[in-house]
Amino acid sequence: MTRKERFDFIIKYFQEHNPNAETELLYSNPYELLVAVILSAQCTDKRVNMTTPELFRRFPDMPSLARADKDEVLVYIKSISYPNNKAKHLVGMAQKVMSDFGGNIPMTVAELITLPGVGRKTANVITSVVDAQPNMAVDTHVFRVAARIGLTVNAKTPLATELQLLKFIPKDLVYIAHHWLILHGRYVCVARNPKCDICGLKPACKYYQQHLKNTTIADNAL
DNA sequence: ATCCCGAGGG
DNA sequence: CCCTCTGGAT
Repeated sequence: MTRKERFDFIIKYFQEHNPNAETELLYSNPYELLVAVILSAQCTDKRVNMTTPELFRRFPDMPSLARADKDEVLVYIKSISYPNNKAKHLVGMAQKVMSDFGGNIPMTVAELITLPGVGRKTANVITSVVDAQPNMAVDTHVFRVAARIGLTVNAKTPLATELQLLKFIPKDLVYIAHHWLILHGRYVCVARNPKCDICGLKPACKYYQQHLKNTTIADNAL
């Protein structure tokens, strides 16, 4: 099966089984989304969602976050990965949005990545979700799942994965395909012991074809 | 011990 | 390219 055939199968499967895939991060406006995505680096969305409601109550918009003391921000995000870095990044990000962009979140990848704490992955998420730009954010799930299924070949970096995926995902499906791969990686194609037994992508999966097709359930359980 | 919607710095 | 940051869940 070629990559194109794999993706056609996968699109059809997800369109039937998860036609409304979207982020699980809690947010109600672009400001909150940007903060939540910055916080989500190397941390589960579930954990981020435990802290953001109170954080957003205390710092409800970009100006209030720009004025914040990073040590106070730290108190709210203490249970998240890399809290010191992220507290510094959040305040620095807000200050730069205020000073360099008039308080408006810039909506190009090139501008977004100039903000503290915002790299290519976060910039792709924001431009895709907020502005419907056909940008593919590659996180740990997208990277792993794409490689495992066979949507990418020899992609050693997130950027390589991004470019390979964009070659055959139709522009109008980039947004939802990103979320399909994330959610599949989170709940089925997990990093350790992927749940191939409940996975509907088996017919199109390179990993399954190569590693599990000819082994028994009992073998897999060992 | 490994993983979670990475980013910054050397 | 490498390293560091750094808490909670499995």
